[in-house]
Amino acid sequence: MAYWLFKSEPDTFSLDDLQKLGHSPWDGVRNYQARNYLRSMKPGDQGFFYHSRVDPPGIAGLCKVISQPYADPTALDPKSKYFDEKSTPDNQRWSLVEVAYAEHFAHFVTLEQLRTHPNLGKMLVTRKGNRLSITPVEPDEWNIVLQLGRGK
DNA sequence: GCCAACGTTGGC
DNA sequence: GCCAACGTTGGC
Repeated sequence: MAYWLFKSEPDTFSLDDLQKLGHSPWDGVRNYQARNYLRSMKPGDQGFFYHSRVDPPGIAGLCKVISQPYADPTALDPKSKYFDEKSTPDNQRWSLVEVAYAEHFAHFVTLEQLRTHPNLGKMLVTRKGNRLSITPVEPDEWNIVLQLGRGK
């Protein structure tokens, strides 16, 4: 089982939104590196739900992968904002997984906290200029952030 | 809203 | 295959 960080702008799709829906396809990823991470996911993998472009940015809670990766149908839908004219039924460039709500952290873990924590400096999301919407998380990083988020 | 950082595109 | 131009992301 692997750990991931899923980034989303809460104005578009927040952890609250995922909670209301229960689960949702994580569609619209249009970056090859992020797509490759999606394609390596397995049901049961766990994820941080990160809120970007808000003040402060940070991790709001947890979600869980509940499907195998499959082709992102929005790439073939001309009406979707994620439509990709270079995708065809025979050549599906983009993938997604279904993600389920897991929990809200008692304490929102800010990007600042991640950056200043002595053992989290290597987290990819803290790197300057990082624009990947999905990044892998190391098990020790996962455990530290979990403690910060759940508080004690 | 600004703009640095980064990924993609396309002419050559 | 290079790289300038362009579009997007996301912290601030």
